[in-house]
Amino acid sequence: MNQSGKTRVFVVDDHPIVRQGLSQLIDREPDLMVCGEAEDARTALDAMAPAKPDILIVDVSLEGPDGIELLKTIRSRDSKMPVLMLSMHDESLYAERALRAGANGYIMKQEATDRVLIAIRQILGGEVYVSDRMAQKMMHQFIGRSGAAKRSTMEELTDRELEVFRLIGQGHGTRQIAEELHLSVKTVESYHAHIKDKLSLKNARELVQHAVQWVTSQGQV
Amino acid sequence: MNQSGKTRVFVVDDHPIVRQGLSQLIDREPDLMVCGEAEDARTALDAMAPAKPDILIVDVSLEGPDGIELLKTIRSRDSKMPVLMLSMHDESLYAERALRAGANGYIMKQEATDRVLIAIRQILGGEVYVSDRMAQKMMHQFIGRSGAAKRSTMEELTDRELEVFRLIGQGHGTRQIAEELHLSVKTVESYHAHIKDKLSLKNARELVQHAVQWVTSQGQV
DNA sequence: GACGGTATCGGGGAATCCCCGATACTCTTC
DNA sequence: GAAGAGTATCGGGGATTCCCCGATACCGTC
Repeated sequence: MNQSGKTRVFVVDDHPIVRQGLSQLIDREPDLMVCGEAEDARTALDAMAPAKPDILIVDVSLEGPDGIELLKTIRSRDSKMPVLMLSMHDESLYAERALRAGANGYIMKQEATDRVLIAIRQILGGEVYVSDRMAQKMMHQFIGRSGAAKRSTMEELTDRELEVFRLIGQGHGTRQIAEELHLSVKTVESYHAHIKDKLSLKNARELVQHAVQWVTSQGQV
Repeated sequence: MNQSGKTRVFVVDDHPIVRQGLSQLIDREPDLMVCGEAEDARTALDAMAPAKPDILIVDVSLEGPDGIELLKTIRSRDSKMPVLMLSMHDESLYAERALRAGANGYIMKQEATDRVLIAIRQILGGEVYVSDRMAQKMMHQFIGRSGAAKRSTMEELTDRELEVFRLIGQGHGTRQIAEELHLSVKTVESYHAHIKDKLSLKNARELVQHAVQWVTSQGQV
């Protein structure tokens, strides 16, 4: 821990109100404190080191590079930093990706505030946190079809592909996405093609159509 | 106001963490206090009356009936209750609907927390609150057509343009549309450009995005 | 019969789409 | 531990679309 004896929590979320809520919640605890905040991936990477956090709370859907991407970058630098992923959707789609990318826990904003504290403590204790419902869901998937089985098309998408898919659904252009993710236009085009292929769409319009519908259904616009 | 002299705020949001953030933010102000919370429309309608709020903050995307529905119900009972709509969407799509349904303001979760306080005070002062960017956008489409019958942007579209718009929203490509309507590709491109212009969209992706959202909202897919 | 709105089409350069790749790196797997 | 599968990244190049400039023709109104 540190001098003050408190566990230091660093929060990454693009909604100031949510950061406010988490800060208040955490600082109210005698053994926890917020040591810093960030609203996007880049800011987080800069501000994290000096803040010396013991645990991170990261929202999955950030502007630009998303939470999963941030998590991967963090993992490449510090393989042991505990990370709790926060999300507004319950899609096991994201939970699975987050855990696969090395998250120590996944929790939804719909959950009661005390669950966040439970998750933090559970992760600090070396365990992995997921909601009961999520755990149940993932078990089912695991046991349901051990070997080869049909993943729900959407799940066939790579993390990177899903990220691009989301940005397309938000109406961003190819060049714009390339800049936001610091990639070559060619690379974005490549993901574009892969997505179109995996979702069996016959042209770019259909791709945008499905992306918009998915993003809207996720309430991410 | 009331005995305590504080303005009473009632919060409706399905994310406990967001409610926590708003509560903390509001209770910190000397002249404001949270008089109650709810996580969905039904709970809100039950808990509201006894809480005697001076203003409501309502999230647009709730479980079950959404914030707009709730707002309409509230308006049918109390036409003067000040309501600030809160959303994670920045699309004027929702802002317009909210204001049309009788909201006194619309603010996004991406905005700084102090903007929420500004919005509350502005609404209590009898004004309408929208973000500068949003206001700018709405001004554009309002001033474009003189005050009297401010056609809902959508209505500015020509029959032919609307037809193309619908097909775009259904994921059809330019060439495909040209064939379906027995037109030259150039003509379809022309409508495409006119639509983009009339709806103040900055690229083709945004056009498709709006077309898909419109078509979906019309249940025409 | 001048004017504004609509419908239709074109030229031409920039951007994209969409097919072919390639390289590198990380896993699993045998 | 070598081979293979999967992922991430980028390029070439032609077809298509995007997006800015037009143009012509029709049809109303005033």
